[in-house]
Amino acid sequence: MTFHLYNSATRTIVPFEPLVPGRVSIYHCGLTVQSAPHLGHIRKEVVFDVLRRWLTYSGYQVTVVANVTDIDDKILAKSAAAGVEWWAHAYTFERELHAAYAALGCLPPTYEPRATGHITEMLELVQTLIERGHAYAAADGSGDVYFDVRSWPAYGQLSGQRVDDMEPAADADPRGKRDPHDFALWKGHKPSEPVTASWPSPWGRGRPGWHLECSAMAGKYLGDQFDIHGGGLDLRFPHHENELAQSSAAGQPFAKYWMHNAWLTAAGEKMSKSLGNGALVSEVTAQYPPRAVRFYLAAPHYRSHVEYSEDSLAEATATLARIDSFLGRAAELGDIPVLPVPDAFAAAMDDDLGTPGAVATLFSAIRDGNVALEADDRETVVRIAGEVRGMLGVLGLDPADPAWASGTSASADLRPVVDGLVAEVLRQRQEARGRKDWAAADAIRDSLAELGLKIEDTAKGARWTLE
RNA sequence: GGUGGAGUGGCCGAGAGGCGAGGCAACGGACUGCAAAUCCGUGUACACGGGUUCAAAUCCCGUCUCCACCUCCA
Repeated sequence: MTFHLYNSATRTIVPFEPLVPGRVSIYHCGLTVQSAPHLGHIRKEVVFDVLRRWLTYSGYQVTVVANVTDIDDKILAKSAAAGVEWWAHAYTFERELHAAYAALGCLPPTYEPRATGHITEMLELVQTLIERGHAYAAADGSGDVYFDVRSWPAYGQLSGQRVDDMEPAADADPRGKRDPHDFALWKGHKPSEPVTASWPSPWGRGRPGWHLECSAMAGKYLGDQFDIHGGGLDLRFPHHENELAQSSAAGQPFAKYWMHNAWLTAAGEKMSKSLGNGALVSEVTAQYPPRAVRFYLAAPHYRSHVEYSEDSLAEATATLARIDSFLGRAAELGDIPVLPVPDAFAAAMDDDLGTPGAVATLFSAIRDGNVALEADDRETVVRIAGEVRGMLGVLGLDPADPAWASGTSASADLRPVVDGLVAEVLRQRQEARGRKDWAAADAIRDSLAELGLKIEDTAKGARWTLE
């Protein structure tokens, strides 16, 4: 079976056929670095990270482009309010975004272009659209340039809407637009905004509109046509619709497939910056193991809305412990290789990134592995553990991945010391048990538990793990 | 007004006409000095009302509730 995906442009699941055999090009809209990323933002990163890992595992050479929007209305407003330069504000939150990627084990994009670094490409695109009769400079002398939606009959194709059915006068202030639904390609510089936030253009100084950025950068790094364009469902309209209109009106076929992830909800409502109900990635990962957070985000289907709650994260933490407990015990039997994933796992992933089914396969493997562990069937344990590592790797959850390396080299140096100390204490406990002094044995176990060491008695003696 | 999505057992979360995905929690059992971990077992779930069918959570009709997009939003 080959990879199938839900193309949200046609609302059907279709076989994936890359433009160039063996290669996949993906563009997904990065963030506007106006504030710290919350869990909803990072869900998209996790979704597309899993997609990328699966396609890579499937043998494709994958190129991922995710932009950074480092200039926009909110960045200007917030930086002005904070009394810092707009670019200082943008860089601050770009770093936070990168920290969030890293915290959740998301591979960095192949290319991560900043909008402000591609003004030239954007101006060229605007020029092309004007020449083709799909864009015009505003008549009010504002220096704005708008896309003429009435000149492009296909406008609305991506989101299944007709311009005539859209809410009229959504934009109360027409500002020199021919139609209220026309959107800004280029925004003329306003005296209230810093001059540094504007660039020269044939229409006067100004800055790019949000939609234009993605079209220009996708074209530059992936060409006139590429395989998959992704992003959050809320970007489908207007952002992606506008991108599609711009690029196709400029003569570029643009994305072959569109993939949109659903959002994270909190108390039933979409987590968003404007509602202020977003749980920041930095806060959540301080409270729960980052791998558990990633598991929580990666396990549900990407097109399902996922309800956020602290209970869910606690549950994911417990679930992950079950996985790690198996791998930990298996590792005591020898080195665990990374093996190919079971067929059922591959089939689930090939079916529109069916992570729920894939995770179910993972757990049935773990059950089988635990049975083999009880039976002392070393060969089977190592094989299954290897498959489990393979599956976890695709999901970006392999505990051996350096992304999850915790602690410093200093604590790594301390590991043998701790091992030795705990072994000594456990020896004393074993002596107590030998003379059936259960009170003393339990007291030792309790005091170790207080230090965060979990003791389990097995047929081969006590083993310990860090809580 | 237009466009779309959702309502599943204590909870999370799959599935989309026919043997109850999976996880968390709970309960019973095995193992254990006791635990822990693990395994085995235990649930008469599909918003509501009709209908189609041998068979409906799944299809059809109607109703209710919730969410989202059409303005910046992953």
